[in-house]
Amino acid sequence: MPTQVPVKRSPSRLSAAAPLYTQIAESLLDQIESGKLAPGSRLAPERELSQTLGVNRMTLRQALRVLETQGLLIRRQGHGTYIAEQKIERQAGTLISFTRGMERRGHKPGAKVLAFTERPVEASVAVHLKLPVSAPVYEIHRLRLVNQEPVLLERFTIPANAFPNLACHDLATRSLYEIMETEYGVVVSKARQSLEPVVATEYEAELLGIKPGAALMLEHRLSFDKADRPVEYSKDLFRGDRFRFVTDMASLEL
Amino acid sequence: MPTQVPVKRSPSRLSAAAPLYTQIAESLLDQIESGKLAPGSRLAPERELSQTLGVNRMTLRQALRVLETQGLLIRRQGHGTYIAEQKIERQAGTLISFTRGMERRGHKPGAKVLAFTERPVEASVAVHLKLPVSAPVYEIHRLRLVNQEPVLLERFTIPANAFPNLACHDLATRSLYEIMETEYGVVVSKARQSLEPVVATEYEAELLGIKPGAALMLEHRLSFDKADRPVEYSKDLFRGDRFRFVTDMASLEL
DNA sequence: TTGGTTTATTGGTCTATGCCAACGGCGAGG
DNA sequence: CCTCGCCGTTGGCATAGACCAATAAACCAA
Repeated sequence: MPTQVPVKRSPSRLSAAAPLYTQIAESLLDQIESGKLAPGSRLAPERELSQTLGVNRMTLRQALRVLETQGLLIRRQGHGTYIAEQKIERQAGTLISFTRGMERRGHKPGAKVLAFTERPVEASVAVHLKLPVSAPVYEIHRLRLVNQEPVLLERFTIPANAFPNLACHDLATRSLYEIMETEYGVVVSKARQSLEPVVATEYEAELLGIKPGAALMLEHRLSFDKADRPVEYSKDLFRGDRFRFVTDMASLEL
Repeated sequence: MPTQVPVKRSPSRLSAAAPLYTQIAESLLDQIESGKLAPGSRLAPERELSQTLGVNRMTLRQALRVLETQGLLIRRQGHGTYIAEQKIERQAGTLISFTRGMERRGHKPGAKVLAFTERPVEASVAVHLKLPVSAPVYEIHRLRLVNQEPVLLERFTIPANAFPNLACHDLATRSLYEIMETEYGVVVSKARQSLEPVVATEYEAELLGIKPGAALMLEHRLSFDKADRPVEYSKDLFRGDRFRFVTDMASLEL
């Protein structure tokens, strides 16, 4: 198997093609997800693979490291690099939009906008978003569906000034991150989130189609763009009977 | 600020000192935790720092990358590398023993062993631990305390053959991982875990000192040693009102 | 057959170097 | 005074090459 990667090298000065190692990682990811590289199978040795790809071994290694930290590859010294066995429920530690995550797993995501309001920001949230008191923000409540079934209640708070006329865009079908990126040029590149278990209130249970008192996962998330500006603060409620949050951990305990 | 690192280089063939980049990362971690490097302050530029440390810039960068993925450093191109602001509630994505994690935060961890039994493994767990059917395993139930208050119910399953006479060691005061490492030479280096919210049963509530129906976090964990052999399967129940699971994410979304 | 030793393979670490890309500040021009 | 563009600083990417360390298979000796 050739493991070809049609690499776009930027011949100096030209357009900013994605970094080589990213392209390689992406290509390998495709081959894994499409099944061309079967779970459990071994990759060619680094030296060999780097040569067939026409890149330096160090560059290849950077690509492999990305996939390794995602739990997709397993490397063993003196042994080889293998495609990880499990199907991988997408990592909790990986920033990926709900929309894209669901699509990857073959589900059809849907959304229903429950509320879209513009109002002054509350003090507690202003701190996180680094906004002056009472700065205008959008507050969006959205119910996410998978195969017609409600599974997630999203509650975003977004600085209104950074995203003028956000209401013009179709939040019922498009991913928020996708809108931010294509319409406003804002790429979410980092986030800090926390998870905690809670029980459903009457109201939440009604919306999510479960019983009051059922277990929910509350996810707080503060997202940043490339320049480390906070762009979104949200509190999402996941149905506990529909989601598991998976993490692979390597012991980097120092 | 000198940022000195007394590096142990292995002059070829000699003892296997830890990798340089690990030593550097560890040294920086110490300086951060001790406050010598204050949050928000800027690190020396990579080129300069690598020179004062007497290592190659690439080696230094590998050390910085480790700390960056732990959320301890923030690097910005054309700008500099900074010590992260927050105190960091220890990462959910980082493998660290409960005992050590609590100690770092200045709490006094305690434990009470509720059950220690040896019995044949159930089929569902055998799959994960890669054991033959009905192989003997230890099942340990342990209640973890912080400042005298019960906060966590641990339920381990461990292959009995790999850890003979485990009962001889003091599980009430020592960390399981610490016992595995010092008594059996087994170093847990990887784990795969999942989190999901559940509600407390009567029994669990009784043990944890909360009300039935309160929110709990159920953590499934499968741990591996360096050779990728599964060494522990456990189901831990955290009190939802005492824990938050924090994750920093960099967008490695491919 | 058994048990240790050697050897080839393969990932891990480290060095040395060069250029690219993002950012901030400064100075020239309006 | 403001704005635009140049330029230096700094992290990011990629190359080339060397040696270390863990692994397993082949090998040899008792």
